[in-house]
Parts: sequence; C-alpha cells; structure tokens
Amino acid sequence: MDEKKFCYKYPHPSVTTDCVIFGFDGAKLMVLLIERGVEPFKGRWALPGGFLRMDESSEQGALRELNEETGLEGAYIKQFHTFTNPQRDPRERVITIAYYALVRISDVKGGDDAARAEWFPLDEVPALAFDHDQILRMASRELRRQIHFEPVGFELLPKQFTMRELQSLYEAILDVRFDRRNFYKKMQHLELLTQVDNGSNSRSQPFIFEFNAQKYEELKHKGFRLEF
Amino acid sequence: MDEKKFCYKYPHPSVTTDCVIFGFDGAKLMVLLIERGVEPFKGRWALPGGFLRMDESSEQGALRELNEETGLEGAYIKQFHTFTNPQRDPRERVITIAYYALVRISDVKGGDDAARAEWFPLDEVPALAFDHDQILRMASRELRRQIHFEPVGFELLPKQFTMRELQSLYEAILDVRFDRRNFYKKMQHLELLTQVDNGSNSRSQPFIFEFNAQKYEELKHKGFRLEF
DNA sequence: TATCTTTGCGTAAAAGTTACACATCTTATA
DNA sequence: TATAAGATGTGTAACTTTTACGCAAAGATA
Repeated sequence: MDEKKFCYKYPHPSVTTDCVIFGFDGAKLMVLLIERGVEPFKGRWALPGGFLRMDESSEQGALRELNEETGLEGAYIKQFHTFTNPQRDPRERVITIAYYALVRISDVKGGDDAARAEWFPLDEVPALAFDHDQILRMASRELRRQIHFEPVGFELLPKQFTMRELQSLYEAILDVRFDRRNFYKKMQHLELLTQVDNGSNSRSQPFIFEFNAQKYEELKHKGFRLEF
Repeated sequence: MDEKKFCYKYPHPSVTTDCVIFGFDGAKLMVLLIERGVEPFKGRWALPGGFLRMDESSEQGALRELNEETGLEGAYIKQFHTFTNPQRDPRERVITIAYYALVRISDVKGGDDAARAEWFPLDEVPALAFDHDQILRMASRELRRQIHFEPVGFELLPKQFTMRELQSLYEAILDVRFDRRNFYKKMQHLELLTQVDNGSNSRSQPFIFEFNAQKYEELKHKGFRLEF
C-alpha cells in the first residue's frame, strides 16, 4: 500500500499542528508530553500533534489532537507561531502550526492514543524530538506575554480558588514573587474576581473567589495589564 | 503542460506567505496593496504574497516576496498568524502564513512584478480579495499590541526625526492623542532617543533625534511599555 | 510692529506602586 | 490546655508615575 495518488504540479509541504499543553499543579507550571513510539526520535519525548486534515482548520485540528490526547473538549487554545525550517523534520518537508492549550490537570484523562503521556514541570523538561524544544520555549514566552494583557490564568485553575492559589499561578508563570498583600489589593481593585460566600467567615479560612467572566471580557477588550 | 508529478499518499494543502506592508506618510498609517490581474478576484486589491518554495523558510519566502514587490532588502518583518480556513481560497486548499512588514515609504521602489501596487491609508482600504480583510485587521491589531511592548516604530520613520513626527506615528498607530509635553518627557525618560546636534539651537527649530539601537535592544529584552 | 504658532521646560495635583505593621483566627506542638 | 507558629484580611505612609496645564523664547504671519 505505497500508492501515492494525490498529485500536484509543484511540490507541497506536509502540514501538522502541534500543541503545548500547559497545566498547573498548585505550585509549578506543567507541560504534557508524549513518548514517541516510532522513528525518528523513537523513545524521545515530544509535543502531541498530528497531520492537518483537508476539511478542518488548524484550530479544529489542534482541538481534535488535544481531545485524542486528553479527552478534553473545547479547551482554551491559542495559535502562537508556525515553524517552517525546511530541515525541521529529517524525513520530508513538514511545517507545523503551533498552539498552546491551557487546561486543568485534574480534567485530563488518559487519551485514546496508546502513546505514553506524562506531565513534566516546565523547568525540568528533557531534550525533545525535532525542534520541539524551540517550540516549547516560544510557547512559554508567549504565554508570559499574553498573561500580562489578558487574565487567561483562570483556564488553569479550578472554577473556585483562593487568592493564594491565584498568586502562586502568576508567580509560577511570570517567575517572580509578589507581596501577598499588594497582590490582594491589586486584584480587588481590578474587580475581576467575585467573592463566593463560603459560610464560615473566619480569618484563616481564606475567601473563595471565582472569575467574573463579564468583567474578563471587558478587560480583554479594553486592554488589561498586570504588573507589579 | 498540465503534468502533475509531485505525488503523495495523502492530500497536501498549498502553502503561501502573505505580507501586510505598513508605511507611514507623516500623518497616517498606510498599507501597500496590489491589484489582482487574474481570477479569482481579478481587479480586486489584495495583499502581496505567493507560494512558499520547498527550500526556504516562511520568513525567507516573505522577505523574497517583499523584495519582489518593493525592492527592499532585509526589512523588518514579523509573523503574526497562519490562516487555515478550508474555504479561504475557492480553487483549492491553501493555507497562508501571514507577516507584516514595517518599511519607510520613501525607500520603496516599483517592484519587479508588473502588478499595479498602491499605498492606501489604513482606514480607507477597499474590500479585499480572499480573506485579506480579516488578515489586515489582525495585522493592525497585532501591530498595535506589539508597539506597546517594543519600540518598533522607528522602522517606519526616517533615520532622523523630530519628536512631533514620532508622536504622530504613535497617535496614528494607536489611534489616540497624547499631550505633547508629556509625550516629550516620557520619551526623554526612556532614554531611547539620541539627540542629534543640528547646529541651530533655536526654539522653533525642533531638535532632531535618532533611535538608540543599543538601548532599543535592552528595552526589548527587559520588557518595554508605552502607555499614556 | 503686533499676533500667532511651535518648541522646550517646569510644576502641582492625582493616581498608582511599594514596603511594611497589625489584629484575628486556625493549626501545630509542647 | 496553653503556647507558639503560620495564614489571612485590612490599613497606612513613603515613594514613583501619570496627568493636566502654565510659561517664556524663537520663528512665522500679517
């Protein structure tokens, strides 16, 4: 079955989508990788991804791959760059449209694929297959940049969370430390969070918050910025 | 000559690069468009672009197209999105890797291509071919976003310029008005500009400035932000 | 000459950021 | 049980940045 029946006047590259799947375990930013079962780079860790079908957009393709790998539907994904180095795949010319996804680790189930999948702390990722190191680096940089302008962090947190959890998330992504009290006031001032009545209003039982989706959309449009 | 000799087991999309070429005429942000000479969309205005060759990266392809169209070498270009809607080209599946370029209008010569090319003010661009309206909108948005963080504006200005010209550029891109005196002080404080000795130090002969490339790189790395 | 515009510089009020202090409540520990 | 340790929500003063506007000097305009 090596029949090649799709013919063109000029050569065409193959097109794939790859996805950097970010999660947050409460302390560190994590990345989901899969172990390659075939050559080239057999046994090496790589980003999940696959070939783009002719009837789907790259976004649909990335969501499909994400679903096959994690069981998730409709997660937040963002296209951030297309990698086109002619030598990036040793077999043939392949360009890849790269996305990153923000997911809740607890929502991820084992994928359909038999491939072994594993979460790695972002700062402990081993050398990856192909140019995936480069893709991962750019994804991290773009996520950091995006989170300055859009409060996308909540995609990584459970629906309800404490101020400390939110702060830990931002500290992990931006790799900085904030003063707990100033962070608290800043967030309060942004009016992005809604306080949930958790009954017990005691001191060491921290308040529970939810993101205010309406305010989020507003800030996303008006331009939001988080700096300390 | 309809011989199709490049054959694959699975169908492959065509891959092109399109480029939104921005210029600044001293008052308005401009875009360079070309008039299509062939169907589909014959006679309509479109973004310059073309097919990606198998031995070049998309960046090389975009620079090549830019050179063919404007005669420019090594201009500033930035990849910002890849458009993959399966129906975006009525003939066949084509995905396009989109770039924007920042150029000095005065440096642009007529291109090699016989195609008619023309500068349009960004807010007076007619309906374009394919999905190029959408591509142009996203390019404008991304440029606005980028200019908040990186002082790329100087790519659009002559090497030497006055403070008022710089302010006009920022006002045109961001579509806002600044207080002349506050803009002046802010720029001074950033230390991004070098004052050129233009001999006559009189009041109504404004100072001439140049961008300080070293400081530019520094700010680009550290994270720069222009807000008023 | 008189008037207007442009430019560079100055300054005070408002807003935002930073660095802490503190009382309260819970949990851990002796 | 008493005490120490840690976490949380609130407050506040010093400092920096942003904003709004005044002003004099040098052309340009009439």
